[in-house]
Amino acid sequence: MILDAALGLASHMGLEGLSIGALADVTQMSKSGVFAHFGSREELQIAVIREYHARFEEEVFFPAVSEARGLPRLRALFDRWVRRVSVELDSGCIYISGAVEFDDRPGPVRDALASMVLAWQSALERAISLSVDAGHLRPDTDSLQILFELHGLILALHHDARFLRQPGAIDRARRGFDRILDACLTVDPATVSRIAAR
Amino acid sequence: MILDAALGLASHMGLEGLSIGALADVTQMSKSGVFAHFGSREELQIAVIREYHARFEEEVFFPAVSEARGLPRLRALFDRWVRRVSVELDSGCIYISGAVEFDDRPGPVRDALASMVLAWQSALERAISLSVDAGHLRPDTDSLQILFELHGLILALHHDARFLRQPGAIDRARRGFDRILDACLTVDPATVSRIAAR
DNA sequence: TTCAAAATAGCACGATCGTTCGTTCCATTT
DNA sequence: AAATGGAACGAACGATCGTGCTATTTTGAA
Repeated sequence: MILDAALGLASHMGLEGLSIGALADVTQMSKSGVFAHFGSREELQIAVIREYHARFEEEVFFPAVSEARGLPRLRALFDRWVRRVSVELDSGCIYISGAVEFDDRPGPVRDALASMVLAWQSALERAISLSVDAGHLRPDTDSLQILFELHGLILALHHDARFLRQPGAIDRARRGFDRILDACLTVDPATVSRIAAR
Repeated sequence: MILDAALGLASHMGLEGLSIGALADVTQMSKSGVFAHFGSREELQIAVIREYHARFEEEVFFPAVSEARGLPRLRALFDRWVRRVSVELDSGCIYISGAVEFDDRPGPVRDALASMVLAWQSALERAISLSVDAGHLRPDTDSLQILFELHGLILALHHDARFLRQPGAIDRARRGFDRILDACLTVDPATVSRIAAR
């Protein structure tokens, strides 16, 4: 229950804005009662990151890996990623806000955050590579470049939708996804029909 | 001199992390001496944003508008933008960090930040539209979509280079730029030769 | 040289921060 | 019935925060 409230607070104020006093207010507990569960503010922040990671896996990663290998799975991953970032329009993505807050603040919090982000990125990169292996994308596809550009779309979506409050950012992200992958699609008709035949 | 120090501080700790006490330490002044120049912390933050905007214009916008209208100017804008974000590898882009910090914190600071960002985005959109008018890009080019994707490249660059400390992010951003615009280039040979003839 | 204005310093305030300590309460186990 | 353990509490700590006030110093023009 405390972690749930902490996640909500951190989503709005950022990991740095998350204070034990405010958390105590929200949970109707005493500061020391909250504090005892974590031992330090840093540990609280790390616990929040871990909890966010668990939920992110639950909502984005796990449901998508049940899709067929290759483009379907990649599309599902991106689609759920988009939804996660845009559903959080009033709750904020901790991966994104945390990256900005801790980009030149070394320490355990930054390390925890970075390891989670890297895990997610490598999972995505694997999905892209699998799309190449499956013949959906051209063999000379630079999967790390695709990853970089897809990530950019999500960051731009987060920026425009959340900070600038511009409607239509979701569509722009989706269209960006299509444009990026269209350029890498296998043009070999045999391959296309082989995929379609499945 | 105070503003210069404030900019340096805000680049590292963010606009929220910028405190008058720390600013007094850096400038070797008393807290009240610093404080008197701005009247409030909010005004200090806004002054920092304005100063950052002025320098951004000076280093990115003004030099680029002396380039020829169309693709050359657009490329110059993006190139200087990339350099600004990556040169700031140990100083942070206030537009980006501020957007995350104030994305759900209404007030004058957010308004000031948003107006500067919007001004820059519309300047960039104008450069894209001019590339269409000049015949460098296809007439059906969605300039706002291009703007969205270029912005994403910058954000991904900032994330990977600054937070993840990954080398090569600059190249990825540049290659993304080429890929995005290549898809919009006019393929009409007459147009191409007309451009080349200038 | 004088004098008003601006800049800076000193000091104190209420608030909030993370953290520590001792205590109380309650459930579980001995 | 006694002992143990965990959870929460209230109070207090030193520090820092932004922000007022009031001197004092510095500056620039008359």
